[in-house]
Amino acid sequence: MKNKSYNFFTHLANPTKFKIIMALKESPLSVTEIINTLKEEQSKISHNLKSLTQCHIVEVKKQGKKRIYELNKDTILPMIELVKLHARKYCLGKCHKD
Amino acid sequence: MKNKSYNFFTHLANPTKFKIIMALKESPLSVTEIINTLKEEQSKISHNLKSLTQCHIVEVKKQGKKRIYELNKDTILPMIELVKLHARKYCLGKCHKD
DNA sequence: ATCTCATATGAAAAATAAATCATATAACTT
DNA sequence: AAGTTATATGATTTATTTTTCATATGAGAT
Repeated sequence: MKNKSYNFFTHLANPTKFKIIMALKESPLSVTEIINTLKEEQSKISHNLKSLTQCHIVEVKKQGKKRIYELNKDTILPMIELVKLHARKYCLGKCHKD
Repeated sequence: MKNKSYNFFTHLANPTKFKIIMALKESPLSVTEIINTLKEEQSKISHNLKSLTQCHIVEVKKQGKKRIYELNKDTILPMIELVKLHARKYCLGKCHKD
């Protein structure tokens, strides 16, 4: 294997990270807003945001004591659309894991 | 979350499955050929092929006692291209997990 | 029918990833 | 500078995935 492209997918393969991505698809959000939207624990969200940021799936900007997270729509949005297409065409709306 | 799209990505997020996909990118292969190409254990490959098949990332056809696995290029190929693009643009060729 | 080759399967073990909990840091407020 | 809000971090626990190993099945050859 040339590169570790599969690492990239570990983010999208995770329910929590995926939910975060879906939330940020609508608009940029602060950590607190993400927590409230998803009703998940603070440190859980922070940990997940960290790895998403490191892989440039999301980007952060500081705003006072808040941190606003924004989706990298350029590549992530088409990616999500592609799975939807795959699911529609080949999995009749859902794709089973096992 | 409406659908379980993230399940789809679990396949691409796995090094063994990813290697299989990369091998099948070139041409359809029998299980034995995949084993020889990747130098991996038989049952390991079989298990991995099973879930890839169930998610329609690959398709099988029987040929005597062999089973030929083929990549579903329609959706998987563009998917791989998108990660490459992402890596080039945002990760300088590689995308770290942590 | 038996043998061999090709592949699949199930259960247990091993590896990996994710969540949790306690605590730390950073910036603003008073 | 002490308090408070917002977020991050590290270590441990917990959960999930993957591999392994032994065995089963299926198809063609003898």
